[in-house]
Amino acid sequence: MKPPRANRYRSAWAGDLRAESDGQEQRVAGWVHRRRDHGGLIFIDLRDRTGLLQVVFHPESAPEAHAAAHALRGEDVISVAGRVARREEGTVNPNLPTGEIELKVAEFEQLADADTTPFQIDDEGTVAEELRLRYRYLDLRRNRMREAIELRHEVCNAIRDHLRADDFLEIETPMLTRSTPEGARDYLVPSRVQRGSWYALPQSPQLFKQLFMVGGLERYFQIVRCFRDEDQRADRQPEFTQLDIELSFVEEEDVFALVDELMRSMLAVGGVEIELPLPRLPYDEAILKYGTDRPDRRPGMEIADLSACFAESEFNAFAGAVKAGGVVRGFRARGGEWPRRRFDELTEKAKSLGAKGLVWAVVEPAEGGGLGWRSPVAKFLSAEEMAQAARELQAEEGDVLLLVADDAPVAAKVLGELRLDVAGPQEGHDVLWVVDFPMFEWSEAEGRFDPLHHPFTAPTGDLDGDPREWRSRSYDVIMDGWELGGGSIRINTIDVQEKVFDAIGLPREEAHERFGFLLEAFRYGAPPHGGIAFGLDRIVAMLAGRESIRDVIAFPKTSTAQDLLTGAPAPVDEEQLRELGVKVIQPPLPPAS
RNA sequence: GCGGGCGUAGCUCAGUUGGUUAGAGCGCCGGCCUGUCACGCCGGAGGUCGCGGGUUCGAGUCCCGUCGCUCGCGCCA
Repeated sequence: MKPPRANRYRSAWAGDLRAESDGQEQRVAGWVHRRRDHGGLIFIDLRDRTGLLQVVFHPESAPEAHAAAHALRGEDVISVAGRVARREEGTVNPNLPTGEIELKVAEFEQLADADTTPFQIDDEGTVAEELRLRYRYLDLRRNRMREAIELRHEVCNAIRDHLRADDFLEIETPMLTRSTPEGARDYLVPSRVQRGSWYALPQSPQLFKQLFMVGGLERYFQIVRCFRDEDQRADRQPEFTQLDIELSFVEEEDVFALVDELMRSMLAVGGVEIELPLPRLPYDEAILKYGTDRPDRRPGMEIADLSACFAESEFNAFAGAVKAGGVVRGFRARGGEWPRRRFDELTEKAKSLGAKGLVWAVVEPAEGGGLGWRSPVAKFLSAEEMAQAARELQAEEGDVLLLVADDAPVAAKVLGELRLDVAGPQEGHDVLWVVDFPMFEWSEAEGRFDPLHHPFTAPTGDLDGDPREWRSRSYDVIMDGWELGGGSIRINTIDVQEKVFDAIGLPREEAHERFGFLLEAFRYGAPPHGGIAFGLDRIVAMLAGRESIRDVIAFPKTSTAQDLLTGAPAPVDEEQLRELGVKVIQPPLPPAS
């Protein structure tokens, strides 16, 4: 780091001092990381943001400082001045960047006293996340958290540098807004002056960025907080950060070209190099081969459709599924030790995911030559069926086959999950586009067609024909099985927008009530436009190698959306509620023990 | 809303078939120690076994409920 402005507290960063400073008088400040009190000599590892520096208290040369240093304890805040000196031979610490030198203390000042911390400030072992969140300011002192926060900062810098060089404007959008139709539950804020009316915190700046395009700003981006009131996951928080981008007069290829380069810039911050252009995988192929629209291609083991092999089979679980309009699909895993218990576990998992069952087989030489199966269902299958399936899956002797017969969506989901389970942890990275999404998907729960992306996504296909045949001009960026970003070319005319509202069954009146301002804007000349939004937390977590985005957010919430540090959410004064005209009907539960 | 895992000292954990006074390492406190660097040595304090109920002669251990954290399903178009 650049040297600090010298003041009464410090003249140098502790962790940045090196052998070149030998002989200099310097002052450093920070926390007592560790103390080694020899009765005579006292060694303190002093920690600031830049790292550790050993400071030495000699009883003879600085008796007052030495006496005071006896009382120092971990995490006390101190400032010390003295001469930087090369360490004598044999006392160099090769594990520390500052290990060739030390500071011989002449002056000492204790700036603050610290209680014993609830957990130790080091990188040894694990600490319960509950404690880390309750005392996040202590967690932030640890290298692991500081590194994540620094990386996040660097990723944001790379984004701003890249997009600024590409003539994008960073523009802010409102936080108190009208509910935008992201489909998730909104966080609501009651209005005091418009009693009975509510703001919503934005789920994304979607409509505002489209209005920027109507407003002629052409190229916009924003690193922006978004809010969704849904249940949490390792990669989902109630408030999270998006990198939001929108451009005018563009088609898909323009967005791909921009984002390919941007991805390269962002990932380079984490030392990940990618080849461009990023590969593009059609949605249908992703679902077939990987069972998901956010595939991780690293393990290989692609899923293949075997319906044709088994359509006429004697084995009813297979043939019946095909006759009922379903499919038989499967994939091949490399052989190795597969205890019976493993197959039972996978079968359990398949069932819990909605499959009727799981067929497994170990490929082995057949009696009459070729490949056969060792499998509980082998007796129901012909040699030809087994051999053909093995060929389709490109199986070799000793390989394991896992097959599911079911409706296509169930088979895809189950096999997609099993594939990842069997694959285990992977090396390297896989970044790609998934493209050519259908416009709608059948919702079993709702009993209707739901848009796969938001309703401002431009459709393609015969817009006067069956909406189920429409495709959408949308695209997702996937990395290692995580959805990092998604976007689309948008609708920019009223007639198309209304056709889409019709198709999703949104009544015209309601559409105008909620989005009339957008449709109105379209009346005044909306350019063709499109864009994308990235989950910044996910990108940083990926680059930092963290399992959860909580580890790259300074003050995250728990899986029940609580902030353990501040205690939010919390009840408010009756007076505040009265002013807002809000009444709490359901009282809070009794306090937890 | 549903399912899995975890909950014992400040922290990380062990705790046998239900059986004596619940242990270890680290940390903390006190003492000693002039080249350590995860300093060392000696001594010490520290427990609502998450909470509530039940079974039992006896519960950290078994049962029921509940709370918290977490992973996943639903949800997040």
